[in-house]
Amino acid sequence: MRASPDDHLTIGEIIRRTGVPASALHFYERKGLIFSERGSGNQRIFSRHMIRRISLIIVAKRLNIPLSHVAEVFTTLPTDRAPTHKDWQRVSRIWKRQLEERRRAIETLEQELTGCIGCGCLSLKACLLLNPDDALEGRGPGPVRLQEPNVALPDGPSTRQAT
Amino acid sequence: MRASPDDHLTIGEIIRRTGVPASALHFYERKGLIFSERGSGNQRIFSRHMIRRISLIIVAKRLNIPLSHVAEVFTTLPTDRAPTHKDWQRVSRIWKRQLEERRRAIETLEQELTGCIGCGCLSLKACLLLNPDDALEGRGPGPVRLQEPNVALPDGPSTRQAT
DNA sequence: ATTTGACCTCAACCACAGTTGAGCTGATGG
DNA sequence: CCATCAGCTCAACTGTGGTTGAGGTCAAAT
Repeated sequence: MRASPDDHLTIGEIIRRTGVPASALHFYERKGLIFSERGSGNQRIFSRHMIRRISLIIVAKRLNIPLSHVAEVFTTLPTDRAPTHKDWQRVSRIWKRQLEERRRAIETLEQELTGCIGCGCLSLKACLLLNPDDALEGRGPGPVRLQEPNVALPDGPSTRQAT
Repeated sequence: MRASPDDHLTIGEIIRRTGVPASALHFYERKGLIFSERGSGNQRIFSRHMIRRISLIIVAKRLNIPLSHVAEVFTTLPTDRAPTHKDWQRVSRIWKRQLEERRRAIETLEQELTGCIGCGCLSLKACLLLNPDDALEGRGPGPVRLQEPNVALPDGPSTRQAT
């Protein structure tokens, strides 16, 4: 185990401390989420405070926040030192709002679905579930074109990753 | 506009009635979610009740239900006629439960995040957000391997796992 | 001297849910 | 007679979040 000065960590040490595999760290670096200097043999040398960024990424993953958004908020973070407590509060409040939005979207869907269970019509003209934006006002009679809008609601964790 | 008997629809008619583009319909067919016979010129000919299946797919998309799961529940649906109201109720109740699960997962995250905003430690040893399964009981001191639900040794050889 | 361990790069691949385009057939209309 | 439309197939591509493997380098240990 090669010893590094306390604020210069090899990728191996980062892996041991964070549990994030090298492939993912490489990937994050390519995406600009983290960065490193290089040592004599071209090895990555990470600043100690990079661990904080990686922690943020881990949290974002748990919250199902896409890395593109993480990259966005990372542009508002200091690059030369660890994010402060204030930084963390700012970011986490943004993420909390996103969770709230997602929860509300799900609640809305739950209500619609509950209403539709009894009905069961799945009418292409009238069903709320099939016509999210109730955009069928003022379109003449006849079949209605569906799913135009670009409502993208990020979903919760459950349905994937059957490890 | 070629007229079809009332219960045999061309893909163009399906598109007009459902709004689902041909590429998606082809895709669903490849996945076994829908099926068709073929006409003289190899065109798809859909049964009228196939529209119901497509409606189900549209609903599942809104609910962020993966197609693989839709395929699963479709195996329990009749192939020779439209799903009955009872079928719809059964399926939609399953989906409702999935929404509930997702909502609860988000609520849990919201609570953890709220707790962590004030704290802001993001400690690799103690933070709830970083250690979802609070699996750090009974470990010795020192850095803790993260995001591995059941396999974790603080100082063992590096364990590799695919998520 | 050689073998191991740690690290590097780059390319290819996974699932998901399709889209896009090329190149084809077959029926219809002017 | 030819254009155009509706449809077909198949291959390649999109974006997200990485993983896997091949092949190379460097330093330490045997």
